[in-house]
Amino acid sequence: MASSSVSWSKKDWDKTRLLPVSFFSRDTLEVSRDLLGKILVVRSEAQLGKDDRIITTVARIVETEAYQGDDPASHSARGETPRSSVMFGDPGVAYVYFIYGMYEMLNFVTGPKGFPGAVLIRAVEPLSGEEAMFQRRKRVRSRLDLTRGPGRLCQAMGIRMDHNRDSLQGPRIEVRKDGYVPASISASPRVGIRVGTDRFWRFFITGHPFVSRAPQNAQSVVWRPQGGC
DNA sequence: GTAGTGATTTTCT
DNA sequence: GAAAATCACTACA
Repeated sequence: MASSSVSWSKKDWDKTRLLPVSFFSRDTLEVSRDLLGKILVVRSEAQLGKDDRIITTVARIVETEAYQGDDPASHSARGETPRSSVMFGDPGVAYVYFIYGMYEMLNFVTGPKGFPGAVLIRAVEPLSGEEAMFQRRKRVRSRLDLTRGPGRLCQAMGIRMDHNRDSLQGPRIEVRKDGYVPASISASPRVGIRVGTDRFWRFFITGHPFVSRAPQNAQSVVWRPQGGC
């Protein structure tokens, strides 16, 4: 089963490599699955009182959802609008939007330019910068509650509307890979939507403790990576 | 452990 | 004006 034990050091960082734009310019569903196990790096102001130093947080992606094209649950379903236009543009950039009056959501734009697609990052496991995550998340006591959920991980890593349209090649946001490949990946309907629930476009590392909710539908295991990605 | 509800603002109809 | 790719808090079992 997936492990949550973590020891992260400079040595581990040196083993990582930046994912190129070509990783994101592929089919949205493939990118969504291939992002599981990859590493998210965010450099953002501490946002702790008067402390505005830039802090780097690092986390491993364990849960994603795909949104694309005329899928009714996607922001692209009703055509290009000021908010959704970033989905129609270049792949390999961040799409950050604000919802419920409180929460930011982090997405990666995917697919060829002109085709609207994005992957929502729903949950990550902290690898580095955990102290800052606890401070940003204030009331949270449990490590699991730091980054289990799309709103939570944005709070923990300091992601705000300001990051919308940022390149995923850095300097503020990077997606990197190390040798890690999930042992097993599951799929289920997406969370928190009223339409498009027939599509199993939510992907997560099977059994990983940081996955945001227990999978409701049991028909889960659909895909096992061959490695190398 | 589960269920219900309020918070709060952007976006689009 | 209503809904929204959510979360934290409260009540209760």
